[in-house]
Amino acid sequence: MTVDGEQTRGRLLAQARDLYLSEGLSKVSLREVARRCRVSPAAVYRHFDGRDALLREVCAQGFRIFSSYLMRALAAPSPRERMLESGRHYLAFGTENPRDYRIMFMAGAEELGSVMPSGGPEASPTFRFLVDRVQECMQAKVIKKAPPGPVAATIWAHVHGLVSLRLTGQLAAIGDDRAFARFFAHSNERLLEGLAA
Amino acid sequence: MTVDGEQTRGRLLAQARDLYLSEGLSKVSLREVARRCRVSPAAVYRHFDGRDALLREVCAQGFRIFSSYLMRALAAPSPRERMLESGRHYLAFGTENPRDYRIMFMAGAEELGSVMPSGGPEASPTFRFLVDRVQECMQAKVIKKAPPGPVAATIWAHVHGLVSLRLTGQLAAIGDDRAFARFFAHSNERLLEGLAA
DNA sequence: GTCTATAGGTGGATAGAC
DNA sequence: GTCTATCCACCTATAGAC
Repeated sequence: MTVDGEQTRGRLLAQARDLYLSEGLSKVSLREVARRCRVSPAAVYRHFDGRDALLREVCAQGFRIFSSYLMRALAAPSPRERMLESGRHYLAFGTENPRDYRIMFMAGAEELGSVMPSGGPEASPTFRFLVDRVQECMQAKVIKKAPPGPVAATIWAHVHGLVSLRLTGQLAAIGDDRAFARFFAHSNERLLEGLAA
Repeated sequence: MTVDGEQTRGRLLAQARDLYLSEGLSKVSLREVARRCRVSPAAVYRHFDGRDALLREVCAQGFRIFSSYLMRALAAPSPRERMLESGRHYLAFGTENPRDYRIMFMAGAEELGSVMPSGGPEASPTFRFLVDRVQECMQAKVIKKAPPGPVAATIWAHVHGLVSLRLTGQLAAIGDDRAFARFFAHSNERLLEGLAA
């Protein structure tokens, strides 16, 4: 691989990602990406195995970004704060990267075709991360002791429900993003207190 | 319109709905629907204004079905039971009509293009229905008095989160549909009790 | 590594005969 | 109301020259 080759590959990836972010995954075609990079459609095959391979790399970036959001929550000083911070950053990821959020958490097997890197059952890193936060909170007696899996599922469903209904526009009545973030935080704290009793 | 014309229209609609249920909205093409009805692609235009108009009618059925599920909950005798029954039927709709659920609650503006019948902000019948249940529960002192809108949003987010994560396969670890329904009911009751305190 | 040329597929929509 | 014939757009992918 020459230096030029790597650069073209990077440009293809960047343009594909741009196109995906602005128009959606279905609009990302080899031809359009090639057009934007001013190369022929055939040239793309020198760098990727085909359209699906290109899309896989485009989506993989989303997973890395998500991971970086969640990790920030670990800086908080207490289990309870780490849990609430996780929610805050989860929401931030969703509102700042709606396209990625959709692909990762709102898309089904069919739309994804061959894009998803996911493994078998309970390979979900999100769920495992959350189970850790729940166990931490139980040890610190922030929430009542119980099987951590179902409790984590309840918490995840709550935050995912808020984020996804927001992204589809169905909670527009709550107001702008700032107002929604306040409501989101309040709703989370209320749920956490409910789990303590 | 002759009787034969109506019959063909009905067959087109039925085949389009079948195709949609088995393969997804994106696979519903005029040509394929025509093929299945053994008419020419051009014939479809005698009955519908084009592909989008056909899809709109296909999706409209989903909304009617959803409405029928929710209405069943009103037969329950108390506000608390009506609320919990609403959740049960909401889950039932989602698991029994996953395609429709996706279109109605998990799809964004782009995928839908021109399919959605939705109006402006807070035209959501689901939300209004739920606000009614919440107000009822507050009057009966089943949950603490508070602005009903945000409380309804919290409850909706919770049930939608559970249903949608289930549909995307991300809560597969909980078990089969029966096990999930039990967990769902338990999670709802816990949330409701949290809102009482 | 990039190109041109091409094969072969999907689809929506329309004109005009019957 | 239905047909055939057509036009146009879009796409993935490959072969072979340079």
